[in-house]
Amino acid sequence: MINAELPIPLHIQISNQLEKQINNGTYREKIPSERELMELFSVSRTTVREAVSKLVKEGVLKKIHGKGTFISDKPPIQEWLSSLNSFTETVKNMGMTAGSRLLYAGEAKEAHKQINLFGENVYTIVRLRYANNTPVAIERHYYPLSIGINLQNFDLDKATIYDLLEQELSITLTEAEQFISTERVTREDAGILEILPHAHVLSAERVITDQYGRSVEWYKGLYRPDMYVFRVRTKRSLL
Amino acid sequence: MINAELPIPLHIQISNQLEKQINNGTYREKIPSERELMELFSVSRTTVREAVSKLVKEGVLKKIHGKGTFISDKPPIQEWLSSLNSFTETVKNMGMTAGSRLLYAGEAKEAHKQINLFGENVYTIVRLRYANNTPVAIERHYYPLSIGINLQNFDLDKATIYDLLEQELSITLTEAEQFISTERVTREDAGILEILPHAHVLSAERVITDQYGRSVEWYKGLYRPDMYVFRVRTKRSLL
DNA sequence: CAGTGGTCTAGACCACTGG
DNA sequence: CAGTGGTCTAGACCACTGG
Repeated sequence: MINAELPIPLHIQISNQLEKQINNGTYREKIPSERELMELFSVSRTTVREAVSKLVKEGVLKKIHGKGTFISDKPPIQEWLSSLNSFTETVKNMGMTAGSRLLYAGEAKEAHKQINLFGENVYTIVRLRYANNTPVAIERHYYPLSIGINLQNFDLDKATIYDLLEQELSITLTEAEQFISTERVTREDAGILEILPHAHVLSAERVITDQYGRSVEWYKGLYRPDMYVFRVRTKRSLL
Repeated sequence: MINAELPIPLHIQISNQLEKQINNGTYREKIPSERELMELFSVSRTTVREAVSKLVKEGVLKKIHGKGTFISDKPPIQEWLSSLNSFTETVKNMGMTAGSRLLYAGEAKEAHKQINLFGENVYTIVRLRYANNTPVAIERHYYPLSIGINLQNFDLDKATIYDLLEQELSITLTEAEQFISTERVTREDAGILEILPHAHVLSAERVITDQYGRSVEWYKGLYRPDMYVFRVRTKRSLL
């Protein structure tokens, strides 16, 4: 329950608790009203509203004036396309636990497209990504062999590769061009993602360049559409 | 200045005013503290904080505990609805001819989700979009009836609706939030798009709001993945 | 009409930053 | 230390939804 003695703010404790209750089915379509939550947690309405708006911001809940606060049926993980976020960051931002399983790491002999792009041999890393122990995405990263060799020394099962590139290898990632589409998965990938054979997934393909305009990474991710959507916010400046 | 008599909430008025002052250089690196803003606008701290957090959420401002609230270095410059919105422009940029066929325009009786969002009856426009005479997308626009009635007078078969809204109806579109995913089409939509029944398409769903935070449009587009992909260019801000 | 979220006030104490 | 944002209380009135 909620504990005012803990150093964790009440509204964070409440929003975590609500999220758990939504995930385990305590609340289905709708959560209790703000006044009811005040009673339940013995806090003020401000605190309740702060907890709820965190979940609204994350896309978990949706308020309707005069009716109540409802659980949204959107896929639980939403990636913001306005910034270069890693899978790990994205999943953590949604309040879930990010996991990873290394499927392959080594030279990629048949990656002609990537060999062409980099102008040298290619090192590839393939990982299955989890959110709260559910498989969500297969990510295939391709690097020039000269970079890939240096990545080998790290624990690729857990690492955030972009952190390794930037902090350990001193490569500054500056730009990415990304293409988003949908495709049918191979039978093999379907098995790994625990979805039906020939199901469709969201795909994101991108090339990342460093500050000198050199191609550093070629990436392709396949995402389960029931678990992951891309989210873009555009804004026109006033004036 | 701020006017409590207006039907626009104070925190919205304040956040608009702050944004203008940031854009015209009244504030450079830093905005006044929350206590100072209380004085300036004669409102409570809650109201100030609500106004400020809207701008933080949008990436305009950044708070640092114990130091103050700072203007973000590079306001994310995002091309307004360029690749996202104007289908016509996107297709023309690819060197193809954009076309359009009006499938339906009129009141939408069953659009419960949209009626809920707008709080009034709903007008809908459905168009099939072509590139070089190949059907590429079905776009469904939903508007509050009060706006939709005014759209009726124009040639919806050809018009760029966003131009009509802004130039003819004087509505200022300021924000859009878009979700990109994939789904299976209905048999009917498959026929219209000239693809196999139950094929998968790319989908984009968005809500556009005006300067007062009112929802102006609810949109859903279904795109043939063999003809259309989403392309996003991201730059990492160099902290 | 009772119930909902939306807005707002006027306080209070805490945790953090810098001189 | 004075000043900052972070958290929280206990109220109030409004606007909207549905029966």
